[in-house]
Amino acid sequence: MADAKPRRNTRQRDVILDELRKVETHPTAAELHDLVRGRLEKISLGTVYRNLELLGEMGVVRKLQLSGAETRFDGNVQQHDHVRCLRCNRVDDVYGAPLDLSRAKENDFMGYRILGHRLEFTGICPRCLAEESHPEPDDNEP
Amino acid sequence: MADAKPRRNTRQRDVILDELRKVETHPTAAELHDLVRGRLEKISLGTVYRNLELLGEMGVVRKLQLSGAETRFDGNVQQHDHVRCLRCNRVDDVYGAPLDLSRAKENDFMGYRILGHRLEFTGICPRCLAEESHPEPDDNEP
DNA sequence: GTATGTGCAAATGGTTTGCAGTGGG
DNA sequence: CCCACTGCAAACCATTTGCACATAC
Repeated sequence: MADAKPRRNTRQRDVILDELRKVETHPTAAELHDLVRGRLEKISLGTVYRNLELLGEMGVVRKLQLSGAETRFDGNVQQHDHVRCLRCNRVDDVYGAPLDLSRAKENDFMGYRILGHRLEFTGICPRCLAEESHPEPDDNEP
Repeated sequence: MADAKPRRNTRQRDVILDELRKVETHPTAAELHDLVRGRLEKISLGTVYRNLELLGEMGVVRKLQLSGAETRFDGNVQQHDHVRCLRCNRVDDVYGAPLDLSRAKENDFMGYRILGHRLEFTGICPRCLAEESHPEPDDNEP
């Protein structure tokens, strides 16, 4: 349909994408800004947001919008889902979730034409489970 | 585990829950505030937020946090998922989505203990599909 | 040369919170 | 009575945007 807009290659855009691809932590824009500043000291947070938006449109980056206030970004655009730890908020990848989409794409739900989905599991990550089993003295959990 | 905190029955809380249960539109806090003001003119938006939070903790209301900026609220706490229309942003319920959770709950993903999930489909709703097929002259869609 | 991209700072918009007063139990 | 709850307004915080300058092409 709509043609892609003209785009210039900027150092900022390159570095943002490169740093995002280096990590597996699904960083927020602010976290990624910190990472990128290691290489481009003067880059602004606004630029990080603008480029993440562009890279998203270009299909090179995925905007996550999981639960929690801030949007997270994923440099891995392969089809996969996520698990979030309810204790420490870490987000990991999940491949091969037991979701049968064939039915969804063929038979529309509620008359909708289904185009995509977002699936997020929630639970407790292995390291938090381990901590739980040998309770440490005087921890600060309200 | 943790005991439920002492809670008072207030008119505001009653009306908020009642109005939320009356609609099937998954309203935002602001939308619900408008609805509730029909009955309690002076109620503040802050009170709506505080009560939705409380009702959520009480398990009587579900906070949705689907894609999009604002949190939506659902008075239906039965297990079900959602579809969002990418055109008009309306949100409908989906029952019996093809997600096999038995496996997820037994075998942990990535060592996680899975406790829940959030599933949102995206697509085009029937009424937007209909509009698409007979394109109206000079509509305002950027 | 020109329009896209950038840095900066101010604006936005959803949500939260501090405070003094209200009212449920 | 006491303390949870309320209205109000200010504070918060992630994200967006206006502007003047820089730079990719």
